[in-house]
Amino acid sequence: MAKNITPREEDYSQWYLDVIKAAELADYAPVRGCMVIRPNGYSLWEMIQKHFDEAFKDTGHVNAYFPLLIPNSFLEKEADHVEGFAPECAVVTHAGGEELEEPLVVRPTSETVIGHMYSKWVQSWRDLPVLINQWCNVMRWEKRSRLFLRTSEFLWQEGHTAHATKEEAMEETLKMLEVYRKIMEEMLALPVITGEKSEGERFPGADNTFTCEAMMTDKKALQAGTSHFLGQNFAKAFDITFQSREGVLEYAWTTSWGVSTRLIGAIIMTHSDNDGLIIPPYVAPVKAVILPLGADESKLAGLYEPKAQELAATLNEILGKRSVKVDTRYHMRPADRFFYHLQRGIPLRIELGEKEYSKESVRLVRRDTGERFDVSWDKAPEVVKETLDAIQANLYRRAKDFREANTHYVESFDEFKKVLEEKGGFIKAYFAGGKEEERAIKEATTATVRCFPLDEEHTRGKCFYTGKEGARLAIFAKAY
RNA sequence: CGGGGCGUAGCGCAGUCUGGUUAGCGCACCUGCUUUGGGAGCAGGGGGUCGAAGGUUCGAAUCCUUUCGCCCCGACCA
Repeated sequence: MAKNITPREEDYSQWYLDVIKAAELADYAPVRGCMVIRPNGYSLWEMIQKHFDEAFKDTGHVNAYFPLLIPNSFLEKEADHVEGFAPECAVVTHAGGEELEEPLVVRPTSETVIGHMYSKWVQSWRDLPVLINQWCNVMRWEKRSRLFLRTSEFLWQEGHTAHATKEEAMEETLKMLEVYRKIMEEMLALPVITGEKSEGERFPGADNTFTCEAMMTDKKALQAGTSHFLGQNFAKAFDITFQSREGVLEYAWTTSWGVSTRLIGAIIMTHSDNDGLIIPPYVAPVKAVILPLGADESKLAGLYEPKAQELAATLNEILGKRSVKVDTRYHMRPADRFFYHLQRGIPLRIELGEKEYSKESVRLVRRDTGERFDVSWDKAPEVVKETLDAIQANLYRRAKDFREANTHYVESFDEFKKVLEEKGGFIKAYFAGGKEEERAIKEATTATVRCFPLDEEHTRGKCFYTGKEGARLAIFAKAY
């Protein structure tokens, strides 16, 4: 048992922080609410980025970069947007030793600057669609921060697209939601429920927001990514107009969608255990580490290590450059080296000592299950790959089973409160309420509507709260 | 912004109430020896002026005033 990690059952949020610390993912910065993403955390982010970036490009998007600073007046052009974001904006009032004529806002999101630029770039229906993404940092001065889940500054990706028709924009919104789902599930091993946000949970300025909701191992919900259908709100605010085929001047239809470093928090709270971090193999910067073991230095240097290097080279060809490392820190005792990699979440440990060498084998130890078994040198590359696939599949399956075991259906508010208190987790219920009812439920229970799942889009029933017929199926939960 | 906790060595803390020798302890770190397949043992060693400013006093980590910051819990949010 790890001696530097608070057990999850004892104090979940302390456990979370301990895991981050032990794995050296991040550290507190000198500025309140800000974090330093350390190499272990950043390389994980790079892996996540890589998968999403590929998918964005595969769906026809291109990357660009817009500035960090936004004129204050831009924020004010869209009423809901300013209302939603103004309270959490950091504002630059001085520069170059002088007070600025107009304060500059550090972007909390870039719809406004991008809208401004799109209005210059879009003239004709031939200029559409515009499909741009940017990887950047944003700043939201939240009252309360939590490493990776909510920091004043965070890294993310924001896609911003403009289209000629409403249908096409809606199609884009849902397409990107699906891209998110696919990568979260297949690469990050995060089972998510995709759905539509309720009125009260929408992005400020959007007509409609769609989300990927995941369940953490404390049974709370985490919004892992969102895709917004912005209608013509920003097009009207920023005058993004184009002349149609028919020669009529029309407003464009826009979308925006984002995932952030919060996904690292999701990975931690979905897969890790009391020994520390567990990284799904497909996003693990280091997928396996080979440890030459033994007290005999001449054998280490002369036999085990060369064999380990040779195996690493073969594996790197199959799994991708730098995905397998050889740990040659012989000044550390084996147990210390085991724990080192255990806490950093390396999916697979490969041991090569005297016992293995004499049998021309290596020992594999899975991070997810602790299971260990030997495999011969000639079979090792194949088996390592298979095992990594198996770990990936197991992490996903485990998380999904957990979510399903902790999802309950209710038909009345009394039942809702009872289930929430006694069991927690996700609650499925037909719901026909609006903003007012959402708020009342939240005040009474702290649970919120996470989404109306898309795969239940056509089911209808009697609202558990208002009793109205024809209500949509919703998922409620306490959320991060 | 409300509630709670806390700033003393890299980290975690004791010492503060009841001012008084060179400010301690554990982990980490450095050196050596012995160990080495799930967090080693012994020996030696380096490192802090006690968040900051002001005050009281012969004397302040300790008392007083002011101030800055951080963490946790809540309301707000990716």
